[in-house]
Amino acid sequence: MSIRRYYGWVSASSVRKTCAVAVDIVLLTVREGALQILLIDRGLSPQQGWPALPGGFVLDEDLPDAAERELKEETRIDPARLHLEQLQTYGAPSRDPRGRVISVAYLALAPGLPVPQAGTDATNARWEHAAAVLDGRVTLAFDHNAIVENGVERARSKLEYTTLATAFCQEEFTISELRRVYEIVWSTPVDARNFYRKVMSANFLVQTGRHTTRDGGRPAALFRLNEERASDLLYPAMLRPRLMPRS
Amino acid sequence: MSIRRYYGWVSASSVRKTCAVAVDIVLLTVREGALQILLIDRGLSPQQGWPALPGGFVLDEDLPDAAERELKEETRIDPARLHLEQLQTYGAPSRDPRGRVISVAYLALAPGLPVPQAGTDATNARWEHAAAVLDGRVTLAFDHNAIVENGVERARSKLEYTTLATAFCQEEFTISELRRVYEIVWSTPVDARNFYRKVMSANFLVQTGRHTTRDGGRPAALFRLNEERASDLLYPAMLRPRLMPRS
DNA sequence: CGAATAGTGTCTATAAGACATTATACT
DNA sequence: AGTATAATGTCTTATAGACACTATTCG
Repeated sequence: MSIRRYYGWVSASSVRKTCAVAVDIVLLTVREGALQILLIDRGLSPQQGWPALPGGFVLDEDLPDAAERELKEETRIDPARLHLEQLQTYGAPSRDPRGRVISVAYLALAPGLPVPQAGTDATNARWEHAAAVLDGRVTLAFDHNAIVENGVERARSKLEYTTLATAFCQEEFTISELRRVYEIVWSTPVDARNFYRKVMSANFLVQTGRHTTRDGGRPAALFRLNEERASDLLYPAMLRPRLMPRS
Repeated sequence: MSIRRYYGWVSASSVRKTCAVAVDIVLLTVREGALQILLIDRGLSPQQGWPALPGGFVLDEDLPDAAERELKEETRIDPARLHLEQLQTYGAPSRDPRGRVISVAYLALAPGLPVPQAGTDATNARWEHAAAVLDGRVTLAFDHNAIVENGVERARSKLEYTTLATAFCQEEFTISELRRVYEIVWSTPVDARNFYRKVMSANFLVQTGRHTTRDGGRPAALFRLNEERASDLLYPAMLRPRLMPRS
């Protein structure tokens, strides 16, 4: 019990604790009208055969680089149009049966993606409905269910006050498509007319001039994210409907 | 380059990377009418003599426990009335000159505290104005300036939509004292009368029945946090004044 | 034409923000 | 009385939310 001085391990390396450090990625996308999450099936013990989050150990690289590398290795997903942000770090001593593993969780958002190809390591990657993980119909390895809960809640709340919903859309999108992202991620209906007015007044989209009829009906104007405002907070925020505003 | 399978290191431990894992704590308090942060002076190389965040290496314990233990060891601060939440994890390979150190940063908030006693390791701990760290008048060791920036911004934004401001107050406090917390943390004036109305309608305080005249003038009612709502989101939120609402 | 979706307008309730006024202590 | 702070009230403007209506395509 002599590890007193901060960073004092040059002369006290006997008590310095060392851990394996991993990244785990909650990759969310909106596909087939639902919020879906990328899962892999664990090929090795422990928890062999269980579904889990993609991820792996950190090499001699920065943490976000490790997350991108693992995604690419396991699913061949192109990290170019990928929003990536750090979620939380999980380090309970008992979270991995083999010993101390610190896991830095990342949240990744992507526009609708196809079924992932097997990665270079032939891991079986697939899309699963996020709802199935959240309500326990699908049980993941380790503490990954809790990580998913955290990630989905982060995505839900960031739709309120950032431009993050556009990360689920293609480069160009209609207001309706953006609204459907909100509805699907929040799993609550959103009034199309009020949404239109609010998203316009929040002023973070720019019109491309093009139109599309891919959703049927009257041609819809196509928009893209105003990159200059991409990191701004939305004002006013797009608050999700709150049940029982005040008790 | 054969670390392919996730958690596959039982049979491939030769490529498994291991890191030192530390916690660093951004402990904020409101003292003497200012937002202040707890700093220590590094006693050992590297960066000997530089101010830094309190913290240290993680032992065989969970991460929040490590943060509490380090705070207690270095400053004898009682973690009882302490809000502690995880901030972010910093893991750039070059952030520590001696090698790979992953640091899990924590944000701690406490009501006004006295000058810290030297801890068991005789580290010189002291309060510094957070503003001096933010604007670069005080340069910290490693990447600690960036961590402080992150921590202060987290505190500022959480005052908006959570009950966190009460973590800076004593058990019982007046509306004016709570308002002064908002003003100091946001460093912006807040209209006393509108604040009063909003905090009442947000409905997260309970009146204790007692009154105080410690601030002079008419006796003020004392309140405490309604514990049942402590983890709720504030509705409506206490938004800080935004300059230039919309460009 | 009807069906479908895009986009605009209108009304009401609530909340934000500016600011006046009254209340109750202390010296 | 005078001063200081607490607490309440009033008015204006902005935003949220409900919902009617018009516009433009397709088949």
